[in-house]
Amino acid sequence: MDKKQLILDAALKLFVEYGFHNTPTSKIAKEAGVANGTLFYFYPTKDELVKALYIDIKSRMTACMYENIQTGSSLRDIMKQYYSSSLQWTLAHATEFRFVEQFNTSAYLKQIAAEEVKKHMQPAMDLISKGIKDKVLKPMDVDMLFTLIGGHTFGVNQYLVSKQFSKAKQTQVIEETFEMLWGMIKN
Amino acid sequence: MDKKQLILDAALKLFVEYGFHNTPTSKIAKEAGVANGTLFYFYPTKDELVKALYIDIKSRMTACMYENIQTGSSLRDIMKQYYSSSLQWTLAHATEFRFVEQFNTSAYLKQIAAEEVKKHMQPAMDLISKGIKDKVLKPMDVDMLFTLIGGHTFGVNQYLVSKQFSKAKQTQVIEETFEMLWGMIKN
DNA sequence: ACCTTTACTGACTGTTTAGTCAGTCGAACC
DNA sequence: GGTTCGACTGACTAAACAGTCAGTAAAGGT
Repeated sequence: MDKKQLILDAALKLFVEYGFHNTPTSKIAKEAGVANGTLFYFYPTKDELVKALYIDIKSRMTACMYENIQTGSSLRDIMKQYYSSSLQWTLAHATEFRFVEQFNTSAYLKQIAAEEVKKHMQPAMDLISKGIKDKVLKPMDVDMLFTLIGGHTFGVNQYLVSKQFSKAKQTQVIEETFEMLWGMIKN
Repeated sequence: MDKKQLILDAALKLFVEYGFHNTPTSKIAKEAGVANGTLFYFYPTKDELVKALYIDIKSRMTACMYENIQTGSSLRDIMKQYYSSSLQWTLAHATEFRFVEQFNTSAYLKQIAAEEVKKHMQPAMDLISKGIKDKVLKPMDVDMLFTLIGGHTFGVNQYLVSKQFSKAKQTQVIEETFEMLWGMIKN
């Protein structure tokens, strides 16, 4: 067993359940089944652990999403694939999602280079830029379209997480809401 | 000076800057210009303080929003007023908004009765229900429409906060995005 | 004049917690 | 068979922190 990963897993579980504070490093170590010192052997401070967990989750999410994208389709279809797979990912990784959510609103975010955050959004930004330039999407500020799409996705995600739908119903909701979104942003 | 309020003000400022943890009660008291014990005289625990702050902000927000709503208009106009005044409020109270955001994703929320949270959403929910029943809005699950609208508003808000627009430009963005939202949800 | 209550103080304490460190253990290289 | 090295341990400590408490001071009642 990779103890480094076991610590991340335990931290994720406990952070989501109790929050960053209220989760002593000692409990994380115990949950992971390693000694207290081992945690600090791999992650010099608690903050470093939190940041490492964030980066780990983000990159696993990105990797997983890109697997499912087949380029060469129309912009509409590529966007739909992005939309769908990001929602599918959060549904399959609810705990991870809740951690990222908590992380984003905390003061930790400032400590991560803005670069690290941007890296994950860049492809989506490029896609939107292209859509506007090709007049497939409404002519507006790229950032604004991006946040509009982001907000929509965020809302639908919260909805799906709060309800306990079957796989089929989930897919249906995703289809339906994408049509609504597309109707709003297409030129 | 009302020391009870001074403590809330100080707590708000420090919580947003450093987060709940990393903000010792001693610093809050110092910032508020009161003795350490005074804080615990008014708020028996730190958790109680956090909850009191949340309720204080929420009710001030609700009060402020309802002032600006004139009933009797069409459903579309009422929704636009809600939309506009909630965005205006968060723009004018960025710190408060960031606190609420942080609070919502933390474990504290669970401690507040779900009732307290619902109380503030109820009027908006009712409005949407009515809109669906009257066939002014698309026939879909109320909760889903609600989260769609919420997500949209959340996104636009983030956009407005991140940019430093003039009052006029802000109003223009609000108008524009409402039209997009309305186009998406109207029947 | 005396009592009661309420707002407020700040020094103090018990506990919790992040982080340390001296040392164990097995593997791998010489 | 000895030496080095990286992974790992867990008892320990210094600091920080939430919450206490004995007491003050002023207002208001009787």
